Amino acid sequence: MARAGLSTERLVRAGAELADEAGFDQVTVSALARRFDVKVASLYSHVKSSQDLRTGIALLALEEMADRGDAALAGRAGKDALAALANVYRDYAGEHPGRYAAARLRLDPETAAASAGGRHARMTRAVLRGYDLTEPESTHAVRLLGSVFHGYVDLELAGGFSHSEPDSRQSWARIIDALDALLRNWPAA
Amino acid sequence: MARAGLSTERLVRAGAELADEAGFDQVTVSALARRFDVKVASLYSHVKSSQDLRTGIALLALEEMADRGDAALAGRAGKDALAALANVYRDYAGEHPGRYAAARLRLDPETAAASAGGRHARMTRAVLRGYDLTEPESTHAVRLLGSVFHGYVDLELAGGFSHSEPDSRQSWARIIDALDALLRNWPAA
DNA sequence: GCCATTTGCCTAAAGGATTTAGGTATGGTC
DNA sequence: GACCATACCTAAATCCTTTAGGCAAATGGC
Repeated sequence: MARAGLSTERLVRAGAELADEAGFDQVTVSALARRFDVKVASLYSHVKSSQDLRTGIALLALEEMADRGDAALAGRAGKDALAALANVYRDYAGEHPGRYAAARLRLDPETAAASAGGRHARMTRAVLRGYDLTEPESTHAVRLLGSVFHGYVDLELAGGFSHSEPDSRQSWARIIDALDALLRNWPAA
Repeated sequence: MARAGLSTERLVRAGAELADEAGFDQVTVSALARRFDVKVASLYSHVKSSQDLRTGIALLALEEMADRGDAALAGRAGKDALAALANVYRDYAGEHPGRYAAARLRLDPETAAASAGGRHARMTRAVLRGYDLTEPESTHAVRLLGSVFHGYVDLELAGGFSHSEPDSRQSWARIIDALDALLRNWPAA
């Protein structure tokens, strides 16, 4: 019988595709086995557990978003950089909703430390370099930006802004305007 | 044999407690049956499905948060109201992490329409009455506030801000300051 | 208080997911 | 061509979901 050529890498990648197509909660070892036309137990040589598979997808998504972020920030500064980074998250979530949902998975501390999470924090800090903030206000601003990006994308993905005026794209643009204005006029502590 | 006195109401409530104690993804019809010391199938007279149970918990959480929001906003305006509403969400999530996670569940459109979701939008609009915004900017601001509240609480719950300086409470306070400043100086379109 | 009806909880059973243990066959290497 | 590692298999235990059908307890009319 011919072999399917499985590997952790391929399983995680296929899991990510499945997540985007059917939703992250449909990502299951069984479904993946069906997709490869292979018996379920066979996957357990490549993946420790169902949770391990999902974690792999989360790490992949974080990695991919960080790559996009680096590319988007190259050569940009100020509001231009802010908008570019913001759009990385929104676009990625739009194109890969399952992966994006995976990235929101709660990782245990050591996995999180080994993830691309740090790159994301660094990217946001890079954006803030175009504004005039000093510690600890800069960290507060990092957290604000992270909250807005994540919160907006999440609400939009959940359908919160659909089918109601004004268009979500307009709100997004105006929110970026607003954040830019806020960062340029950050209130005194 | 004595009856356990189950009802949809009690099941949802117990499910909410279970969610807070063990995590929303641990909320299962089986676990709930164990908690009531009753056979699993018995619950299906009160609850249509596992998903139905989870939806019930989500609706309960939305309801409870809206109640707290109404109470918090009574007699407040401006930044005072802004901070009060913001804290409703953060405090609720801190006290009831499982319920809060449930509230993030994606509801189908008609369930969402019948939920307390509308009350939440109205509360945020009420806060904005203390600032000088007109449509469509007001809607953009509603979406911004929703994003920040949800995004921050979610990241904090996921452990994003723990064990790192400055304290999350300080960031939260400064973010509210910043939002207040932003709403008072909303950039021109 | 008695009977009928409703309803609450039961047993039984089927289906699907997870996970482990141990077996067979395949592909590369000497 | 034999050997070895390993890719994939069968088998089996455990758990969760869900439906079907049954018995017993509560409820209400008389």
